[in-house]
Amino acid sequence: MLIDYKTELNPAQYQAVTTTEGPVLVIAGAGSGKTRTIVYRLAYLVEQGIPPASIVLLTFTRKASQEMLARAGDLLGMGMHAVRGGTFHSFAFALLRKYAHVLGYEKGCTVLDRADAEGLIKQAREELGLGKGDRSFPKKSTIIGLLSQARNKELVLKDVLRKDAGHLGCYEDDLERIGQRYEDLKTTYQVLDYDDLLFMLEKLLTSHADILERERATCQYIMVDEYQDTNRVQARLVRLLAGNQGNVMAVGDDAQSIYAFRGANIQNIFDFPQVFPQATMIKLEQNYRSVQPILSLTNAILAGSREKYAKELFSQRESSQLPELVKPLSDSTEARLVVAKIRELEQQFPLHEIAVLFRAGYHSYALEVALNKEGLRFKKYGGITFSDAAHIKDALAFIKLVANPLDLPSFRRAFAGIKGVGPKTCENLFHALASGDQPSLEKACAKKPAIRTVMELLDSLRENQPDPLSALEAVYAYYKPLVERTFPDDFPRRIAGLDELAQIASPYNDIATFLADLTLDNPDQLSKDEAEQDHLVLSTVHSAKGLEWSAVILINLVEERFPSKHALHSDEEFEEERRLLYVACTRARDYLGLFVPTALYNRYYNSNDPANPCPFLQEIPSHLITEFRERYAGGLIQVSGERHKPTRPTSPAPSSRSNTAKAPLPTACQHKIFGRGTIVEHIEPDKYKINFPGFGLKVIVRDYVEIVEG
DNA sequence: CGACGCCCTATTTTT
DNA sequence: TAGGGCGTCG
Repeated sequence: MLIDYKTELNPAQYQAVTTTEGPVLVIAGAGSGKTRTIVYRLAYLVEQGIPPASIVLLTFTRKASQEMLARAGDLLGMGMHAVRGGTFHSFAFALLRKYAHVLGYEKGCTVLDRADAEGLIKQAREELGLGKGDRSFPKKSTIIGLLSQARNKELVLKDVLRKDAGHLGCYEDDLERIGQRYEDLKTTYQVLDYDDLLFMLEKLLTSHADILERERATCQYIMVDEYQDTNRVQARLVRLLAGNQGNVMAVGDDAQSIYAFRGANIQNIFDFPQVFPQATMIKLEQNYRSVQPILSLTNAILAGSREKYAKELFSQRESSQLPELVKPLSDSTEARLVVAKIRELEQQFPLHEIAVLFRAGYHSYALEVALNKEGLRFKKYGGITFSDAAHIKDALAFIKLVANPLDLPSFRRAFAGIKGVGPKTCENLFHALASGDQPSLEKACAKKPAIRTVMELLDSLRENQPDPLSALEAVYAYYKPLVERTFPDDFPRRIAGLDELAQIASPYNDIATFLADLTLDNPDQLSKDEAEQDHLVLSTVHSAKGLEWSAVILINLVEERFPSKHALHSDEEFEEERRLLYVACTRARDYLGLFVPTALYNRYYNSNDPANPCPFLQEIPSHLITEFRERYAGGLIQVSGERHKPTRPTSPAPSSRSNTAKAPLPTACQHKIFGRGTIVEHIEPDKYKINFPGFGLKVIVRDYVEIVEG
């Protein structure tokens, strides 16, 4: 035996690794060595003689599975390429391509990314003549979001609107029709959106018993990471592939479920023991990442939630430094203070070990400006990404047309680069080509000779079926000069981006795989091994999932930003914001800084309006955090923490157990005026200190509130 | 038909 | 702040 599992893993991890037969549910707290467990389990399976080709590893991003496979390969001293790994979506698309002949996609089909799907929504709306001149008609990105949500949650559009977008209720019929048309367009152009991949696979497997049998035989050991963020189809697919007795391990943490907005169903992880009745349940509770003061704080955040699989996270990493709560005067001064804090942290940690996290992409704009002014290098994740950039999409459009000549969205991109050719011309051209209307084609080519050039380029690509790299080179010969013309101010950057794309393409042998990987797993996902480059990381909390840094700063922790204002009206969404904050804070190993601006700048009135601090922070006992406020004269003043109370022990109990899981407080309650709130403290004999979202902390007499049991 | 410019608005998170 | 609606000119 190569690896001494017993000494390298703790007992719970060891059990998870060695329980290979039958269903297993692993509840893995934040930082509890979940990745390590999966890596060792992969190695263990292979050591037991399981052929790698019969193992499936489904993860949230492809990077995650690649890293795990690489690490398992290192342990064993052999490659693990034969293991099927990736996202549900890429796994599904691979199977759909394998059985394309059964599905009637012999001519090829391609996957729509978000922008392409929006294009088809726009087309559907225009064709139906809906919302003309109506400025408050939902925009295409909103529409595609709603339609996708309905499919992912498996609800009818009406219910999605009522729950999440009540103000759009009057457009229900229009949206319904647009959705219908959108489905038709996808069929016509032989394209699939993200949601189709999952549902089509389910349909394929349920309607072809022979295919199901064959695939089950090759999926003998299934591991699913981030199970709390799977949606309903994904759970059904797991069950389908595993069979009732199957060897399936689901790994997840209900406290970290943050994708409900796209259909993730937290119920999946609760139902696992019922769906697989013989399931073994294992909890990983020792945290190896964070120092105890950070963990005490995150435990306090979670104390107010109703976690089903209660965990008691504890750490052996002691520290005398408490997390910091910094209150800048406003969000405009916040950026400056954050920069100063980063300068300070830089003395202690390398720049790439520092991250700034926020709720929404645009929350970092002010900070980005300040960082640029300061000359601090940073990389942002979760905003506009490499593969969203126009020039990258343009270049890929040509390649996509090789895989699927009917892909109209790509067709549009490819031809719209020609000067004087817009949406209408593209449309006509496409229809002329599709219906073999030679005279119209000739006329168009005579008018714009460049049309012929592009058609010939595409034809030669389809004739020769080159590998992705050669195909891109042929495209670049035409497209690069065009980039210089259309982006005069920043074409060198874009050309460099195209070269990077060629780099990505070079290892691939066939176009279909290259395209699938690119649209289903974006290449600029954050990964741990990017640490080499010395830059600060800015990221949305969602994009930071699964990652960790020595120092983490959270900004804009005020109500309506974090939690998002969309989440304030519903209990479920509000609780998801809590988990999101929990995920954010648990990314930190040694330093955690929470920035709460006291006021928000209002451009419209050119004034600063007072803001409510993030309600979850109000619930945190003050001895767990050191608080600073910004002085008018600049700089910070410490207003709480050990300096003022030197007698208080600096870290919670010396015992390694967390000390937050004892009291039944806080509990949710309901107040006639303030609505739903969380009880923070019982003030003897008959009062409660209660935190009401939107109103802040209040002391209320017991008789005036109604206790709501979780 | 397409390019360009002006103005208004509504602003989450992503495979 | 950017995307989209709308008007104007080529």
